[in-house]
Amino acid sequence: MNKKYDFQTIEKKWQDKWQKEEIFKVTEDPNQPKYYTLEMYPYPSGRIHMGHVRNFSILDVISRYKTMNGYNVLHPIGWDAFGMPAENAAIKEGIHPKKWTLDNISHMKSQLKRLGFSYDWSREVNTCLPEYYKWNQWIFLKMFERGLAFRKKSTVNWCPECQTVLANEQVINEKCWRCDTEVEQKHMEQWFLKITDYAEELLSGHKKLHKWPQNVIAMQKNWIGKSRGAQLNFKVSDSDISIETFTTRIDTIYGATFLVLSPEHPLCHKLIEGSEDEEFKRQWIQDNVRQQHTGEVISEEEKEGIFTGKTAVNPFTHENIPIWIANYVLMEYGTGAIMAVPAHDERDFQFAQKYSLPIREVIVPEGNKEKEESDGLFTEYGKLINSGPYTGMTSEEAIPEMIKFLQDKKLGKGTVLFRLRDWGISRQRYWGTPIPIIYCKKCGIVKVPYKDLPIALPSDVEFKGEEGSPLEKSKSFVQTKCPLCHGEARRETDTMDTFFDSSWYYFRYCSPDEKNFPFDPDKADYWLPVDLYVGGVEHAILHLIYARFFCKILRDLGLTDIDEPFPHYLGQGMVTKDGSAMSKSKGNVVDPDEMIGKYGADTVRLFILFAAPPEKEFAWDDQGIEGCFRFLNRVWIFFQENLDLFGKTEEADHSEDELSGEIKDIQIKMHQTIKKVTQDIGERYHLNTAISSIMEFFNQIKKASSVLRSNSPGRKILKQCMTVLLKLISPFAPHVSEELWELTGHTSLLFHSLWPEYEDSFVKEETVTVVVQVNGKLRDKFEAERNTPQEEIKSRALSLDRIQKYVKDKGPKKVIYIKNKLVNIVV
RNA sequence: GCCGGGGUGGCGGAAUUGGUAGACGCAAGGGACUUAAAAUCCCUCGGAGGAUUUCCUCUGUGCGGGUUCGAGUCCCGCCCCCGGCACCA
Repeated sequence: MNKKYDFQTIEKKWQDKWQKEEIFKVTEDPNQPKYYTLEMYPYPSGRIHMGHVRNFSILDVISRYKTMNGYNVLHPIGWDAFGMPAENAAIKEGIHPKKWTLDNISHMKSQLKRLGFSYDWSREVNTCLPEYYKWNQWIFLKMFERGLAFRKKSTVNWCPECQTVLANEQVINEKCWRCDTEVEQKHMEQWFLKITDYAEELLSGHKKLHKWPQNVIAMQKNWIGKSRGAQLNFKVSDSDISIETFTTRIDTIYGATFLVLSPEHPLCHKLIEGSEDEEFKRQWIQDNVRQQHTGEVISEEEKEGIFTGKTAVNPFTHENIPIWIANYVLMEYGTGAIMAVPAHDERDFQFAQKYSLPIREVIVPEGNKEKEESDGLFTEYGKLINSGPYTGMTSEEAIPEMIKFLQDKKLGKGTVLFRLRDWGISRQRYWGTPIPIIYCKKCGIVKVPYKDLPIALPSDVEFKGEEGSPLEKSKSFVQTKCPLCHGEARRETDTMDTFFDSSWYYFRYCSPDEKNFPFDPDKADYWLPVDLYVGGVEHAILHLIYARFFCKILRDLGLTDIDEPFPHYLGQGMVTKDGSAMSKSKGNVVDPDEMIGKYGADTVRLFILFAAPPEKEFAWDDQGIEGCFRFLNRVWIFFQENLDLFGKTEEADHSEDELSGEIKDIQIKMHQTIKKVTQDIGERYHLNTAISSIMEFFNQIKKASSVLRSNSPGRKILKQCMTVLLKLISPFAPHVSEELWELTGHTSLLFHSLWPEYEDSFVKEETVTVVVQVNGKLRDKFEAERNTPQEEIKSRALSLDRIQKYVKDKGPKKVIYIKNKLVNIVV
């Protein structure tokens, strides 16, 4: 009776052994090539979910594969441990956020261990511990010194549910990214990071990221939103005020027939002063300021405005043009004021029609391109007309000329505008890194001295969910002495956005115990950049831009040489079930623990990698996992049935010509499979096809086994195939393969064995199937020896009965031969 | 509206450089073993039609054109789906 596949015992046994022998622990070794695999570290919510399992399984396969290929592989794990849920738990259940977080981590850790991931646990990073967040504070101070962290009063996004400020990036459809509550606008003084200083580099850096998915690059570009254009000033007639505008279409300046200001523009009130209906206008402005903050797009009918009563001078035409205030102009973008060119901008056109403002055409389509017939609106580049000295130029020609004119006359300049805003990091929460700043009545904003770091979170805080920062209520925290004048002073009570923590954690993994710096630059120099970063695309903008930004800052601080932390990022697809993302409310959550209990970690890992390529959505299928379980069972049973082969030694070699067909076939298949799996894992990251080719290989081994067992060379090759099979499966199903490795008489670990190599001479079959087509349609095929001369193949193809049928009357017009593959006969 | 990605059996998905479309797996159907069930093993499996013993023909990768000896793959024009951004001047 064969031994049953007892995955429970097997998996426990190997996990214990791996842990005891610390086989995943790595140290810097300049003589060995390094490989750094990184997963987006999880938030300790309490339990891991299938998304984690997928993310971590992908990288575990790559890590194990790279190790077997001789790389020194850094595969760390840690915890994104600060954040709202811990604080909510504290408010609701009275558990301290720290306890809640640490308990969750310890549970999740045990779950990860059950999955057999090859983590170097000695490098575990936990952002909610002072040993970590001390360095957040350190980095913050360095940024403060360089003017990269600064205070600014501004209108901020406020989530009434979370009782905190949100970054622009954390507002999705005017709602809080976490709790979906409608976001409000508040005027507050906040800490910002000057990410806009790096806008240009964040954009140009994309050129180095050719191994990133295109959609992520596109999203980031979109988010950074660079526009090239011109800034020009319009002098208000009979006054010394001038209005600054931004345009990307300076070539349309001769068609600028009015100016429009945003209702929030600071000059609005000055411009309407003393005009007719001033009180009405004032009210209108106020109403529309409010309306703009609802964030809704204003439709054509809703486009509204008022005439200020003032005019300004178009610097090119010297005409006086009216100045309007309208609700379709945003204060947040550009200068909050625009030159309106109704003939060549859809919104200006709509507005001009509504208020009967002049529309002057200054651009016509170039060449024979027809103008859009609809309504006389043409928004593309073309040829200039009615444009004084510029008439006749193309838009492309006119733009630089006009900018030159502006600069010469000091009326404006060529400029670049970004959509990207500075990153507001202040959060009125407890469970985050305290911002290391002290406010002194005498000295103003003072940084905490480095020697006083970390500024630790106080423990005497009650969690009631009231408005305001919880830290404000901790006297022991707030009250302090000014480091400069030693007078009474007050600490900053806001904490940092947790995205601060996650912007550099991958540096900390390189030297998690470093005491003098955020990380040891030499160790970081060895490990970084990250060779493969895997995580959900939902972080395409937030985390991945912030992390790139931080890397550049750390570089400018002299701590690293690299410009880009993640040259290769793979955005892993969502895990869904029954057509939607797993969620408690949908009731379609599959619990990893339950699956591990039922099928074992090896099966779970194999399945989650098998049914779809990593970047695509993965639809969980309860029956699909059965298929993978059956496969591992078949492998297990097959090894049990053939273990006898590994006990005895086979007699001396037999000569090549004794190899029977099956032996030759299986040998070819073996080399082909090694090649395919190697490429799929190492080059294409298509783990699903790697698994299917392993399955194919095994199916063929199984089919041929009884024949192979009947003779000595057959037994030899069968043994070899089984050994190779174990190595190929091992990154996916490490426990069962390690067990079978031991059962087949190996004393060292499979994990430490070398990845199998293939020989090209064996990858190619000696006989090939030549496909015969007539007019491109498959009609017949035949076997031929590889590299048979072209003429012979062609005549064989033509002589086939089935081909004759098509060729006979007409005779072939042309015969095309693709070597070792195909003959196409054209009749 | 703009940007990016995609559309292949009942399902998840293969097809890597333009060269046998549907690998691998799931589901389904049939059979073997069994008192029975489970498990396991074998066979069939895009559609239509015809021979029916192994077979033959047509058709088929969102739609319509094109390039080519040959197109899921390349080009042009559409349709639809997903994701992102959106009064961005």
